[in-house]
Amino acid sequence: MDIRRADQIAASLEQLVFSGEFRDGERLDELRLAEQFHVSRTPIREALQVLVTSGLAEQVPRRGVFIRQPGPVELMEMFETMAEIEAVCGRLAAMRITDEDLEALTAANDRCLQAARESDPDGYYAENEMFHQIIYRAAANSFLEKQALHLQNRLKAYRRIQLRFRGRLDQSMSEHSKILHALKEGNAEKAASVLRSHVAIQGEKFHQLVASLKR
Amino acid sequence: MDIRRADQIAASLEQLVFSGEFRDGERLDELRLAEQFHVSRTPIREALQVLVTSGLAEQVPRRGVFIRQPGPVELMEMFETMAEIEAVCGRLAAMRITDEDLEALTAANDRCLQAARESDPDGYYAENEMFHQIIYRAAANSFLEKQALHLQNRLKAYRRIQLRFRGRLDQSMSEHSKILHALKEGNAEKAASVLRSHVAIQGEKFHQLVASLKR
DNA sequence: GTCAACTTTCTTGTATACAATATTAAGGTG
DNA sequence: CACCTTAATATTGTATACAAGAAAGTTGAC
Repeated sequence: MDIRRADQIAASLEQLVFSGEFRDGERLDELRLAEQFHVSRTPIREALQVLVTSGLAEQVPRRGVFIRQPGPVELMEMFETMAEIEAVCGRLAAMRITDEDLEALTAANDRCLQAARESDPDGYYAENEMFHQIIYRAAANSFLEKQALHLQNRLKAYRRIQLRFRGRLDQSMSEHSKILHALKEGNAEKAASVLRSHVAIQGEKFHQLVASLKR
Repeated sequence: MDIRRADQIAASLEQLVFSGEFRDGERLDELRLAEQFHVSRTPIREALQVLVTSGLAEQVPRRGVFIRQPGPVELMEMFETMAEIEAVCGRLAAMRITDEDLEALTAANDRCLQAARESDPDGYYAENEMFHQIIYRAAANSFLEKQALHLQNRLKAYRRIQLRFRGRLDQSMSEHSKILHALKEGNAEKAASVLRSHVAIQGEKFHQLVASLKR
C-alpha cells in the first residue's frame, strides 16, 4: 500500500538498472523520466537520491546523476564479497540452524534437483536462490541476512548468466549436497569453505564468459 | 566542493544520528529542520531520503520519517557481522598484503602502543581505527573495503564505550600483536580467527556494559 | 578552417504553492 | 463522563516557479 509515488519510481528504476536497461555512465534525465512516469520532477529526484545512496548511480553536482554499472573488476570484487559473506552465513548456520530450517533446506535442495533433472535453468535458478536464502536465515543474524539478501539481489543478473555453462547445473547440485551435509553435521568450517567456493566459482565462470565475449 | 545543500544536510543528520543526538523513534520534523538549517523543505526531504535508504531512519507514508536507533539485539548482530567481515578482510589480507601496507600497519600499531602507554583512550581509539582500515585496504577488494568502512563508521559510537573497560587497552594491544604477526607470516586462518575474536569481544564488552546499566 | 569569447538554451538545485491525508480539537449524544 | 462525529489544524507528498550553473550554439578574429 505504497502511496508515495517516489518510492514506486525508485523501485522501478532499481529494477531497470538491475536488468541492465541503462548503459554505464548514462545520465538519468529528470525531465524525461518525469514525463515518462507522468509526474513532476520532485518525486523523480527523490527516487534518484535512493539510487545514488544505494550505490547504483553516481551524482555529480550541477550535472546530474549517472548510472554506474559495475565493470569486470568491481563485479569480481562483488562476487568475492558475496562468496565470503555466504561462507560466514554457512559457518554461523552450521552452529545455529534449526531442525525446521534444515528440513526446509533439504526440501529446497530437492526442488533444485528436480529442476536440474528436467534441465530447467529458470526453475533451478529460482530454487537455488531459495536454498541460499534459507542459509542466510539460518545464520540467525538478521542484520547479516539483510546484507546477504541485498548483495544476492544485486548480483542476480550476473549469476543467471553462468548457469548456462555446460555441466554447471550438475556441478552446482553436487556442491549443494556437500553444503547440506556439512550443515547437517554441524561442521562450521566445512560449510564455510564449501559455500565460499560454490559462490566464488560463479564469479569465475562469469569472468570466463566475459573474457570469451571480448574476442 | 559540495554545492548541494541537501548532501551537506544529509551528512550532518547522519552525524547527529551516529552521535545519538536523536532518540529512537523520534520523528524528524521537516519544517523544524528546514528552519534549523535555514533552507526550504526540499533539500531537507532529499537528505531524509538518504537517511532512510541507508537504514538510519524509517519512513512511514504520510506520517514522516522516524529515527531507528538499533536496539541491543540489532547492535549485537552488527558487532557480530563486523567481526566476521574483519575476519574475512584478515584472511584475504594475509594472502595479499603488500610490503608497504605491512609497514604502514606496523607503524599504526606502534602509534597504538604509544597511545596505550600514555593511557590516552582517544588517541588509541583514532590509531586503532587506522590500524583496522589498513587491513581492510590490504584485503585488496575495494567493494569489501567499502562495506567494512561503512560498518566501522556505523559502530563508531558504540565501540568507543567499551574502551573504557579496565585493562581493555592492554588486552587490545596484545590482540593487535597477534594479528600483525599472523599477517606477516601470511597465516590466513590465524589472521581471520584472531581478528574475529578481537572485534567480537568488543561486542561482548559493550553487551556487558549495557547489561550493567540496566540495573 | 580553427579557436576563443560570448550568448543562448538546457538542466539541476532550491523555494514556494497547492493537494491530500493524518492528527488534534471541539461539540454533541447517550 | 465516555464516546462518537465532525470540524480545524498540521504535516506530508507533489507540482510549479524561480535561480544558478553547465552545455551547446554562434559569431568573429586570425
